[in-house]
Amino acid sequence: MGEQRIGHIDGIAPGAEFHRRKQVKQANLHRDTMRGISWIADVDGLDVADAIVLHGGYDDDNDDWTQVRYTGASPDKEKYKEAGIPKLLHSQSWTYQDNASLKRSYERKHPIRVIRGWKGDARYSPINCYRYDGLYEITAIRTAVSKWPAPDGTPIEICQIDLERLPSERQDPTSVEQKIADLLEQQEELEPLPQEELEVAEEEPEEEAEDAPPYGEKFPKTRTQRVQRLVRDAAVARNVKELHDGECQVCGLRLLGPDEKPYSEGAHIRPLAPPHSGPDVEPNVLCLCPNCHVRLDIGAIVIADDWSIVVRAGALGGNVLPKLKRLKKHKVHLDYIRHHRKHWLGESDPSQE
DNA sequence: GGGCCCGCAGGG
DNA sequence: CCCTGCGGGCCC
Repeated sequence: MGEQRIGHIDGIAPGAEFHRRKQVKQANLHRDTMRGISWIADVDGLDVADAIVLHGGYDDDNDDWTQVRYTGASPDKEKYKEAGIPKLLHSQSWTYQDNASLKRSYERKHPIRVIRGWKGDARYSPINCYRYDGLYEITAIRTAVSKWPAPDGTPIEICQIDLERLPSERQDPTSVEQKIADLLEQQEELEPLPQEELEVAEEEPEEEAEDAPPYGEKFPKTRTQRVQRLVRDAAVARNVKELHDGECQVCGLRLLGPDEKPYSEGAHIRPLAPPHSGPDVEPNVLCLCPNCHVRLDIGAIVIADDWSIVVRAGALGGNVLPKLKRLKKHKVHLDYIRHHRKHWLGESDPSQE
């Protein structure tokens, strides 16, 4: 189909979501529909890895968003499943094609596209789909001993790969301007966003750069960022808002516009901006009415570990539910709730007893 | 959420 | 052809 390449795929910004592996492949993000590791021939014909999928995988994996520890591949016949998670019968080898390609990407300092699937770490997984999370570089490779020995007790060596997310300024796709415009059009065709939402999406990154030049002066860069934010909001926040059908998870209000469509906002529990630097992922986003969005952002409400809503200030005349409304399909992660609570209550947290 | 069982879509 | 794999959707 399309052209396979190392690095960004033109027109696909980090945050873009795809329903199934087939669509990930069709977007040229990953060559395969089942393997974790994707590889292509480099200029000299030798294979290098260009993408990986984080989708549950092995027990030795670890995901901390910016830092990822990945386990190499093994032939099927050398593994078995226990509690749904693959366990190895034999040590892995750096000569196995998938692992060798990762090693070569490390040596050549090639970036790796990271795609997270719905079976991955609950803190970062999208809802029933796959998300392109941008470029990572391999910072280290090593042969490690797996936490899980073989059934007969012999230790198993694995190919371990450490990756680190490239800084955000290197995540901007240097794509053709026209393709960005096309993507923008596609997104708006799917569901036209209200003007307010566009403005909100643009305001957030500008908070840090107070004396930023006027919009027109840095047109290409700003334009790219704008598309990225659009794609992210279009995918992550929209998923959450749709699942809740616009109903506020804190007060239960379902605000309707004149068009009979519910209006709600995707609120980040752990803010995106530094120093918080929370991830823009579904488990970190709540569907809130504008009022409760502000209440969350200014710490007028915090949420306890049992999901009960603690009103701290300024709630006269405003009702809140006893507990945060949650859905089976939208799993909010406690890590973000705790981060928010700790930020507003400090170390001495009475609700954590 | 785990287990099962039937897969497709490469690539040798 | 045949083999393989960080699927997928169903069941409960």
